[in-house]
Amino acid sequence: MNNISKEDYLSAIYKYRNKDGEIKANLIADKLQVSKAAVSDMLKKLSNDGHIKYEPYKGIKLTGNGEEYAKKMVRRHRIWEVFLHQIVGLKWDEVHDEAHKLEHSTSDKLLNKMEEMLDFPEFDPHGDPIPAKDGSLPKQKKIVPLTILKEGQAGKVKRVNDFDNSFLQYISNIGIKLDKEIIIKDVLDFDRSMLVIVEGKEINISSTIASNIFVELKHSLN
Amino acid sequence: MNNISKEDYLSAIYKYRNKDGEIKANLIADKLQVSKAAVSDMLKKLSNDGHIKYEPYKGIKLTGNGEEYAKKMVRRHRIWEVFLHQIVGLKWDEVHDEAHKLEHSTSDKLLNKMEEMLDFPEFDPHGDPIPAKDGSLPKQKKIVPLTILKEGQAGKVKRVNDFDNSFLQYISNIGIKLDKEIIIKDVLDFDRSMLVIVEGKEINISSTIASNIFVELKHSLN
DNA sequence: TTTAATTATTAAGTATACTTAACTTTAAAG
DNA sequence: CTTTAAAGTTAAGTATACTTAATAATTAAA
Repeated sequence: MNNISKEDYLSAIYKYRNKDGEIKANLIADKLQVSKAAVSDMLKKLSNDGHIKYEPYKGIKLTGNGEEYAKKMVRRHRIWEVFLHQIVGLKWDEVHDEAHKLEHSTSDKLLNKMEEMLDFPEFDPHGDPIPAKDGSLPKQKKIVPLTILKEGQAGKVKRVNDFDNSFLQYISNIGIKLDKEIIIKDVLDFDRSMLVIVEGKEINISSTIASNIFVELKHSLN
Repeated sequence: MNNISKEDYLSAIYKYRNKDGEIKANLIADKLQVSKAAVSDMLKKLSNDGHIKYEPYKGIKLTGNGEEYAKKMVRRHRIWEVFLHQIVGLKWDEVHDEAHKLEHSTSDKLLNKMEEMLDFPEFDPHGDPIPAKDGSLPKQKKIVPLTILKEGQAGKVKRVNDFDNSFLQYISNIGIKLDKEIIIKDVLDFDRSMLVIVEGKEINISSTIASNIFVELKHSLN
């Protein structure tokens, strides 16, 4: 039996649900690029399978079972990303799409072997946490979007959003990668764009760019 | 669009057709473990797509186009096998099933990167030739099934059939692997089983086992 | 609080890839 | 050369996962 679609829906719910663990059907349709009707259909099936708690027109939430399954898929995805980045040498803007295709066709045995090879990585190449075999997540320091920072503050890049490859390409071109330090030199009033220092170079980044970069805050420099 | 089934049919036709390039529908059904009706259905589709030349009740042959497509799939499969064997460290009886799942979800970019990493391998872990990017096949010395050999003759293992994992496990347990020398000490008349020497040890192998091992013939020892 | 906009569901239909059962064609055996 | 077995096809039906169009429920705005 082919579970690709179900797995994609569960992953999307896990990834895009809000802090209360809920998600709107609309958002799923948008993220998976399918019609709302398709989402409605699938939600019924996932509900019958016991993967989600769902009543028409009401909220959508993962059950314990669904949470477990979704985490397993996220784990597959992110271990593949690390593998493709570190072992095969793909760039961080290339790994998401490849991993997405491979994750549905990976046995537990192969996955565990890859994980061992990589020495049990805790984060993927974009800084997203990798659930362990037992479902546990690594401890993570508090991170904030770069937009929060004020003039004079500095942060260390700990995570970047991975849904747009051109964004990833762009920021790596200007020298931003995980664990790089970013110093805020100025925040322009009129469009909230930021003048930042990365690797000693001054660069202006839009607030949209900044909002997709997450840093661990350092103590203020002034 | 999902081409997994079509790709499997084309690979099977490529792999199991006879020397004239023809194959029976029955054999496809058997190898893919589907009904003959399913095969009939699919043959019509593959014919419409221009991948095979096919008239009901007549022979089945790949077209130039189908040959190219099938070779591409075989290439994917075998490069994955080498990768899983050499890089990930899976045993030769484990790689076929994993590769089969992954081959449908592999971009050209990823495949070429893996191939480069492996330094353009010419044969998979079972000794099957890997089509190059341009479709060309490596030069191969003449190989014969072990059953052909007579008492006193010796051969170097160059290929083994990969359709049964327990067979692969068995022969590697008794020390047979690619490039190993096998010396025929005796062929028993009553069941055609063979007494052979591998790594200095004497072992009796059935003629069925022997028929799935292919060797490059060495000059007779007597 | 009624209306309008948003969000979600149902209904009807499509495509793919299977199944079993019945039937047809071809090849092989007497 | 006819009968029978093997091989292949057709027909009818199933499951999955989509689509568009119409409809219903919910939420937000006037």
